[in-house]
Amino acid sequence: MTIKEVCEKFSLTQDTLRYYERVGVIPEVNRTKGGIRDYTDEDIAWVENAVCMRSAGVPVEMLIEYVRLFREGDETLKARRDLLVEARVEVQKNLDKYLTTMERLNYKISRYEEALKTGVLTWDVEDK
Amino acid sequence: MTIKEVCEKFSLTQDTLRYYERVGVIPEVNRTKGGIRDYTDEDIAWVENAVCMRSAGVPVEMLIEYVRLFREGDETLKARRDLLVEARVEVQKNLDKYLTTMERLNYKISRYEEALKTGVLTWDVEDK
DNA sequence: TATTGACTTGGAGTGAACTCCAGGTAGTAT
DNA sequence: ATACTACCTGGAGTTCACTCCAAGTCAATA
Repeated sequence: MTIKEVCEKFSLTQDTLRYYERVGVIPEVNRTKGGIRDYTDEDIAWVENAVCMRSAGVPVEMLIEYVRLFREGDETLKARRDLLVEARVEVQKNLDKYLTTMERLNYKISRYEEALKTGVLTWDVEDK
Repeated sequence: MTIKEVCEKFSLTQDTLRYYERVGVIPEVNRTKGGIRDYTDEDIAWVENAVCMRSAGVPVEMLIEYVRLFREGDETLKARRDLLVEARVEVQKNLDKYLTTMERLNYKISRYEEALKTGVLTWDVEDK
């Protein structure tokens, strides 16, 4: 699979894909004899993983560390598990914040809907 | 309330609070005769709102726009509602991504726990 | 009143994560 | 063989959201 196809598949730019490889967010991608990237299923699995993790705010640095450990083999199993658990803690924290914010937004919006119907906007002090 | 107290209350730095005010993420804060910030309950409500929204990734630019509209008065009710709805769409999108990532992390971690017990790590192609 | 420590401003600097660019090569169609 | 397009690299530039700094002011204490 060419870089063009992969970046379309995941809605990334080619620059981002090359950047991920360059810094080690994904391992080095398979190439043709000419040196052109030819993504294997495994390469694509790494990209998919990176995209998923990044979309939840897992830092690039953490993904690099995971790939680094992965390449060291089985003796890093525990270290990788610990890294994933650490990532999960962070993602869960953010998830909680997003839920809180959704509640606030829902409340605010309901107040605005009310105001747009009645012409009266009633606020508690804390609703800005 | 002094800037020190407010930034402790919300775990922000003084620089961040001043920055928020400067760029308009919150309206101008009440001051003493000497020019020192003295946050009223209303100022604090704005800070709380900003912190909540920012923690869910709502862009600074959007908060600035909201404050700008707010100060224009009742004729911007609809515009503010629309802005909040727009923010909610984005937050919900991210929320979904975070949930997806949590599932992936849970799955990966369970695989690692398994591997650490049995000594065997079994991957599908897509689990990296 | 002098010192001390917290506060003020405008503006420059930083870190993370891309994003863009110039100059060059690969591969395909004519 | 030539043109043309897609891809390559190293490195510089950009954006966002802070974060830091220098030089000055305020306010409480000795």
